[in-house]
Amino acid sequence: MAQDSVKGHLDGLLLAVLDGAPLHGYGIIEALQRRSGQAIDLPTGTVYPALRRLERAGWIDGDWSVVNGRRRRTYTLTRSGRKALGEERSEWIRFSGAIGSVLGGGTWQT
Amino acid sequence: MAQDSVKGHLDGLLLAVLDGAPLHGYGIIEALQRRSGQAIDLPTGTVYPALRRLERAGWIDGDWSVVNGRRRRTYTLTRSGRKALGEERSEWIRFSGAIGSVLGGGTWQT
DNA sequence: CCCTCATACATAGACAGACTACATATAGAC
DNA sequence: GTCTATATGTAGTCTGTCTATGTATGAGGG
Repeated sequence: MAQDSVKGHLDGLLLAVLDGAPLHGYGIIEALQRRSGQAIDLPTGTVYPALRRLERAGWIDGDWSVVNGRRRRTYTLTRSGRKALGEERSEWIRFSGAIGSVLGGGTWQT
Repeated sequence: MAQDSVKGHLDGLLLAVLDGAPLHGYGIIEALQRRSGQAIDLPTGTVYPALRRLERAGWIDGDWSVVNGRRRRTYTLTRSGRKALGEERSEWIRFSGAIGSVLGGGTWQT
């Protein structure tokens, strides 16, 4: 999946993987693959700009470090980021409930 | 909701409401409101072009009629439309499962 | 009779989101 | 010395949905 796919829920996904443990961009991509059972595989061109956007929004904090000679930018969820994550979660409940009620429910006739 | 919202699942929604009973555009909008408990309220500028697209794709058939002096275009799901609906449904299962597993699951800490 | 609201369809243009393709750089394995 | 994995990033494009607008009829109120 995730060719053309996260469709409006990218921010929530990124905030969710940062909830609990800080991570750097590359690690976030791997964490998303793991957590979704390989279903979600985001390209770097999607993730890195999104992280900068979230940082500008004040939802995550980024800090440079060097590990094994490679520079990393490790992101941590801020307080307002945690709040935003809560909103993303309830937004997802509402959204998936609505779509599900139409796609799954209704005049169901196998 | 559905200000900026159906995000890639519009086709599935339209096919789903046409599954079982043929409907015209205006009726589809109302059916979506009903089925979703008012959560989904699509503007006509979103629905009508989408219906034409689905028709071009061969997923629905449109027929003009006149009811109470007003012309209507009533759409019916075709066989290949029913197949497409099936794919949209399983695509939704996979998609919502993946997003849900990341957003909801994982390191959950209230 | 006129105005407004509900019904009904439709197009043009704007906008946002995520993608593809590309660019850069180090470390370790072969 | 070349390839793969790690790691970050930008530019430009593309698609999909929205906003704004336009047309037209019927019913009901004033």
